[in-house]
This record gives sequence, structure tokens and C-alpha cells, in this order.
Amino acid sequence: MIILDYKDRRPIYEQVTEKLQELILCGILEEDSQLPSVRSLATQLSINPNTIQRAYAELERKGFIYSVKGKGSFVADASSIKALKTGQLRRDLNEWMRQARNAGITEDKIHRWIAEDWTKIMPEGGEL
Amino acid sequence: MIILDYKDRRPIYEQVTEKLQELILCGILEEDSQLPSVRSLATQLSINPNTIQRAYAELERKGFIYSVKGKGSFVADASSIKALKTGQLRRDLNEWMRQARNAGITEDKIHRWIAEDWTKIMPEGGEL
Amino acid sequence: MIILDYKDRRPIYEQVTEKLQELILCGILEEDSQLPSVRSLATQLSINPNTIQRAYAELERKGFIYSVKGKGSFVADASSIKALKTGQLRRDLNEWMRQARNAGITEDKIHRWIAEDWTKIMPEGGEL
Amino acid sequence: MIILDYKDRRPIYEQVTEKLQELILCGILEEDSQLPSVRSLATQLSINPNTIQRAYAELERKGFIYSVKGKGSFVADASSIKALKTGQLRRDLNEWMRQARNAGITEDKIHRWIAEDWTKIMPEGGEL
DNA sequence: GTGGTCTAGACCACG
DNA sequence: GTGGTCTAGACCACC
Repeated sequence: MIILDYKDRRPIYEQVTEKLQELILCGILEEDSQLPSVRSLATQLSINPNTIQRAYAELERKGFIYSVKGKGSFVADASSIKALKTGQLRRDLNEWMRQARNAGITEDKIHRWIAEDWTKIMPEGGEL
Repeated sequence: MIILDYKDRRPIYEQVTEKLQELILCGILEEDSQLPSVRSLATQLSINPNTIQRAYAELERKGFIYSVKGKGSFVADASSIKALKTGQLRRDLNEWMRQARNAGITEDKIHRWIAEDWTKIMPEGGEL
Repeated sequence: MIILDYKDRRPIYEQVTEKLQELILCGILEEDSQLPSVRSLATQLSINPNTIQRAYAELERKGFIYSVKGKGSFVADASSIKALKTGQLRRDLNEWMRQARNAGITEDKIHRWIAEDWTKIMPEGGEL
Repeated sequence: MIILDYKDRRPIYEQVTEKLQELILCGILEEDSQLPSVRSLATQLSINPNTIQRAYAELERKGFIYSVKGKGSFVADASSIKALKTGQLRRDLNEWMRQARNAGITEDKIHRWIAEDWTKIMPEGGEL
């Protein structure tokens, strides 16, 4: 379900965090469904359980999952997850717009860029 | 002219690189004008000259400035700088769109977000 | 595996970069195989780890190797390495041809030179 | 007759050396004709006389010019100049071939590259 | 253990 | 004075 890229310069735990986040957002991991245990996912990916532990902690901090001691980790409720991600995306967009404005890009140009490139973006056909 | 954020996890030289890049793009540092010397900027920011040296080397590699041994460092040709930045911004936007699409954001919604927030973005009133 | 020339006016890190690049191109260092660690190569060559670090950073920027924090540095994908080097060689040849043309060398003469000298070039029998 | 490029990373004296060498090779500066005096060329280029002095010394060392105390500097005899440059070019080509061979380039490919690109190389229409 | 960043202080080439 | 290179030694994040 997850493929690590060791050539990626980002830390492993960050890759795991991101991939799980995408799986949750795509709806592949449904609301309240149980995530694989820290140990099983670690052995499956041939990495240290500490790394998975850190990824899960990060996801819980962000509000995407919740953990129950002795039971496991579970996907948080869908609506709040969507709100979280939408808020983050909009903040990223605003930061990007600030830079674009400083570089002299007009609003019209941005709309045109989006119209041109939106369809070119593939709907994530690759593995996660 | 530059304020460092030591709480920021990114390396100092990267912060310096980014801030100088913004100053160049904003036109505050004009074409062929001389940048502060490695040593003077280092003492001004209370950091090691090597760190500034690395930031300048990075900016030169990217094509934003050029250095002349024994003379100093200077802002590169304005038009090529603009081309560089525009290309970078568009690539960033496409990466953002990929994420937005995965999160179920529609193209219409993005256009609406931009229309709403564009005017709210201040023309770089903050400190750099 | 690497011998430094302190009489050479070029910086040490550049010599190291070039020698490693040759070792990679010759296939002595194979795809995805691990390079010596920054510290070990530094002690082996009796130079400072920072210098090796800079050479590795340069090689990574050029696309010949990739680094993984906490793991090590590794030789990049062989096919893309070959493409990189071929492009560089052709650009070098064109620059050389410009000079030759200015000096009154004809195209025929160049073809003859190559035919004469190609077989004399040993397949890298020397040390690197 | 000479235009300096301050964006060029190479030292000024090296640029002057190279440009004069090209002017000599092109035949613009003829055998035994007098070069401009160190001081006059320095003021013409708005640089330090020491820099010109160093360029002339380099050219004399290489055998392209000869100096007569109290008289000035003069272009060496044409045939030996041509031999000098031809020898240098051939050595450069052999070094390039060594690299190409290590990278797996065949002799046929080189001949093809030259045939393709030779006519594209402009006969140095620019300023020197 | 690994790569990566930073500091302190030195030396060099250049103009 | 400038940019650029190198050393010595330290600390950090990651695995």
C-alpha cells in the first residue's frame, strides 16, 4: 500500500506520514477504520518501528487519526479531515500568491495558468 | 534588511538565500547593483561569513547574482531573473494543483479562492 | 582509489568531484552502490570532511549521486548518468571546435587527428 | 578592440590574455607588429596596469609575443605561433577523447557529432 | 553510524 | 578590500 523512495531526501517518517494522509484523503482508508499496527507496518516496509511510531504521532497531532491504547490507531471522522486539508491547501495557495504578486504575476495570468494546466495534472494513477 | 528566524527548521543559509531572492525580485536590489560583501552581511546578521558565502554561491548557481573575485557580488540581468522566477512559480503551482485535485478540490473552487483572496494579499508590507 | 594533486591550482573539492565522476562513468562504482562515507573518505585522503561533503553535494546537484540522511550516499541511476555525461561532452566538443575553427583548423584535419589518435588513447590504465 | 566581461568568473588578466591570443591567431595583429603599451591599454580598458602587465608576461611565456626593454611588446613570428596553438588544440582534443572513451562514446559517434555541428559553429562574428 | 549545518579562524587570488 | 577555499571541531536529524 506504501512504497518508500530512499532517493527522496525527506526523512522516511515524513514520507510515511504523507502517504497515509493521502490514503485517508482519497477515502481508501475510511472513517474509523483501523490502521495497521505500528509493528506490522514496520516489518512490512522493512524499517524501524520507531519510524512508524513517529509518523502515527504526527498524524494524530495533525488530527487525521486517533489512537486508543491497547486497541490501535483509527482514521478520524471524514468531515473534519476534509476541513483540515482544505484549510491547509488554501493557506499554501495564499502563500504562493504572495510570492507570485511580488514577482509581478497578475491575477489574470494565474487564472490562465490554472485553466491551461488543470487537465494536464493526472489524477494520481501511481502507487501511493 | 534581513531578519533571521532561528526557530525555523530550515538552515540559515537557505533563509538568507530566499530573503535575498525576494529583495531582488521586488526590485529593491536593482540590476547590476552591488550586494553587501560577504563579511559585512555576516557581521550585520551576527553569523559566520561561510554561511553567507554559501547563500551567495547558491544564488549564483541559480542565476540570480554573479560574483567577481576582488570586486564583489552583483545582481544579475533583470529579465533573465524574471524568467527564472516565473518558471519556478508555475512549477510550484502545478505541484499544488496535484495535491488539491487529490483532496477533491474542483477547478472552479480554486478560481473562486483566488478571486476572493488576491486583493487581501498585501503588496509585501512585512519585514524581510 | 583517489590521488590528490596539491600542485593543481583547482580546489580540492573539485578534484574529488571529478575523480568520483570518472569512477562512476567507468562503471567502477555501480548503480545504487554506496560511496564511502564522508568521514571515511576524508580520513583516507587526509583532508577535512567538509571538503568531501562539498564534493558530494556537487555530485548530487549534478545528478550523479543521491544522499540519504543517516544511511549514506549512493550512485544514481546509470542511464540518466550516461545522458548527463554525453550532453556535457558534446558541449565541450563544440566549444573546442569553435577554438579550432578560429585557429584555422579544417574539419578534415580534425577527422584525421581523431582517426590517428583514437587508438593511441589507452582505456584508462592509470590510477585515478 | 577588447571588451571585458566582468560577469565572467575568470580573472581579468586571463580574459585579456585570451583575447589578445585570438587577435594574434586571427591575423588581426600581424607578425612583428607592436602591441599597445601596457599603460595605454590599461587606461583604454579602465583597469590596473598591473593586470595588463600580467597578461603580456603570460603571452611572452607562452611564446606568442616578445618584449624589448624600452621599446615595447611585439607579435612573435606567425609560423611558430600557429604551431603552438595547433599543438595545444591537439592535446586538448586527446584529453577530451580520453574522457569520451571512458564514457563509452565510439569513434564513429564523434565523427558524426563533428559533421553535424561543424557548420553550426559561427566563425566568431562577435567582438573580441 | 550516516549526511548536513554552523562556527571560528586561516590562507589565497584578485584588483 | 573583495570573493573563494580549506581546516578544526562542534552539533543536529535520521536510522
